[in-house]
Amino acid sequence: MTKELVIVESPTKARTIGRILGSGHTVIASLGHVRDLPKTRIGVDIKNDFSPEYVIPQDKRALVKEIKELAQDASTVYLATDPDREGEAISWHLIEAAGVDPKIVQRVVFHEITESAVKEAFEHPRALDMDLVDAQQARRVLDRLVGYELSPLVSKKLRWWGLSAGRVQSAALRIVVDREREVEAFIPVEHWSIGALLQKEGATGGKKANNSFTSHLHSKVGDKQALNIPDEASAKKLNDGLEGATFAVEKVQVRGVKQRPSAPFITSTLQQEAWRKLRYGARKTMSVAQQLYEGVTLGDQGSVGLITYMRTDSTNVAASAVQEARVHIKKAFGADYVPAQTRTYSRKVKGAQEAHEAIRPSSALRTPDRLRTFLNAEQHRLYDLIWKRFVASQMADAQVDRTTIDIHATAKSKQAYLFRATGSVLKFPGFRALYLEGQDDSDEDEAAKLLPTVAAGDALKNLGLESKQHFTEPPPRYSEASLVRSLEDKGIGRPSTYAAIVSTIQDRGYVQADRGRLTPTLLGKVVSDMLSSHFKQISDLNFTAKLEDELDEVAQGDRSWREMLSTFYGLFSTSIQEATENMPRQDIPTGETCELCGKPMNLKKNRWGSTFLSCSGFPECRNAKSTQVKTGVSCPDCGGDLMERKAKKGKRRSTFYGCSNYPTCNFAVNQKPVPEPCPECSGLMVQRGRITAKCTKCAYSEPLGSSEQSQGEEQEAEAVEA
DNA sequence: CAGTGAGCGAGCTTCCGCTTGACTT
Repeated sequence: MTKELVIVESPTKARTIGRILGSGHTVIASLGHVRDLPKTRIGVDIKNDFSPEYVIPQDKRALVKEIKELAQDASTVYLATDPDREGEAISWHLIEAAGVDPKIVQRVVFHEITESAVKEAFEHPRALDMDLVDAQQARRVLDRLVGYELSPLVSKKLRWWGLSAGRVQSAALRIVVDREREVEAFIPVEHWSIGALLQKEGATGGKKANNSFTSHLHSKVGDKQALNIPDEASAKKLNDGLEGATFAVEKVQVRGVKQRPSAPFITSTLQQEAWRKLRYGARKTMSVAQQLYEGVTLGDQGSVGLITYMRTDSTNVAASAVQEARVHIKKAFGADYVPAQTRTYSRKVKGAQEAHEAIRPSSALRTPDRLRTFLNAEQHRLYDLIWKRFVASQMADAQVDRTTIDIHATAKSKQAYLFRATGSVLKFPGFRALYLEGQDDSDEDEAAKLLPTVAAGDALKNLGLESKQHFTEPPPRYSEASLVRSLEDKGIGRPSTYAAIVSTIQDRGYVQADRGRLTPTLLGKVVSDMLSSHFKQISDLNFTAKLEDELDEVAQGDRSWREMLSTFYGLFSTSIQEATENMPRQDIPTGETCELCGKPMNLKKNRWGSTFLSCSGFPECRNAKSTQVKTGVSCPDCGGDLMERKAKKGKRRSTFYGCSNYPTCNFAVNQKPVPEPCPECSGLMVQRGRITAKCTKCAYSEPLGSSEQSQGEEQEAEAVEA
């Protein structure tokens, strides 16, 4: 009997679909695209109406052959690739590459892999949507033209081989460079605050008692504007004037506030939260999530996929999963924690294609606790995060009472001041009993504090005034995760590429991560500026959003993809030509001067791929120095500077720290040295792991200095365990 | 696991987006 052939993209999906459809169907995975433009040449015949040249990559030949053979024996070939632009194109490439008879082809689409959704989809197949395929071809060809024409130009002008540029990576780079410029231009502004520790008159207990509370000077009574205290002198003047002032409660305002849970994870929010709570980079998060998706052997049940697909931009969730969550919530927390209505989340991400569900546990009933023995530590932590986020997303609102106490302080001079205290009380935890989203920026959260009960007219006792100095802070540098969020906001990149984008700009040497904070390198700044000044069209951060609108027109059948490309390329090729002729060749200045001839030193790359400083007077002056990064720590043997260095040998060129006086002194250590010497033997201390420092001479070790850690702006909100 | 590095100076990568294993030093 002839079988029906079903083609999906992922092997895990193939397994599940196979189970749902039963025998009579052969389900096979395409493993993504099976055809693409050739890697080694541009592969687009520009003069011939942008005709693409498609090839089947070596590692896909066998698969295509297998599909071809299966299709020859099949009565029907169902193309069940993902329901988006790329999925439609994968299907089309498949039948083209495998030479499948179009008469037996059917296209089916489903947005969730549940029995009902899949069966429903197979009852309503349709034909391939060539308009959608054409939109993908336009996207693919445009990216190829931009990437393969821009990259060599940048490389040539900077005399630096192997540089790259592209619609997406160059936008990501620009975002990082723009932020750095903001940080560089930022001038901190000083301001002061004055706090008063207060207590109800007649109450017992001193400063430490929990019936005391802190309030802050807000304004002069009668003034609408908050008081600005620019410097120490004015703070002291106010402080002195308030000595001996009388305090009384003017007004107490209590406002009931509802808090709603966050939407279940999509790729970008999972990457953000895994960074905030687990300090996993984008790559690591995706690879652990992939393991959970592909399945883990659970004792008796064999291999089970624990989460839904992890590359998604949709917060939609299958109705059956919501019901399961509600069952679990009722059992674990009680009926109060189950909202009357199921929650739906419809936050649309710009350019979202919504081909999959949100990232959720495949069953809410598989609690993290029950899986503990089957998962390794990383898998368990990430599963725990995904599970809690999803279950919480179906729980009741939290209810919080926000209290504001306005206090009048009357100074001896008779001047009246307004002090204000804020606090909040959790009346009903709701979803907060299980999960609370982490935060990027730590604005001092006064609102979390508990306030004692006071009423208007109550006289207050002043337990002490305190003035404090503050400075405004520059915007924080991006982490991989916050960069991904920014890209997503602008519709740049896709869930499957976020992790790769943040890797690419680092691999190219455009951006460096310092304790997770992305900082552009000299090279990165020069490349980015070069693109901004000569390729306005491409370097506009709205370019992708505009492109998506045009691709939509193609997908709707309102515009031809070749005409769209031709319009784009007209402008683009003019810029390329203009830049090729007029853009000057450029060096990468380092700001350092040659000590031999006084000319500026430039950054260059040698044939090993590592960078060095070269005198701009070359070849007259052959001075060259290595780009060493000082650690700021002295060599324990000779007092020279310890420098960060990279080993030449081996593929993963490991980092170590060696003396600047090499080869005279060949002191070296692998761990990063810390400035403070050992308190026991005054030997050199190095970092061991992330939080401890140990001595290289004796056995002494201690927690890493607090000065190291105070830089991380990202604080975690504490998740309350159920 | 331990040792790791000092002299480099224009050639053939490079794009984005969809998916997993395939490799050994």
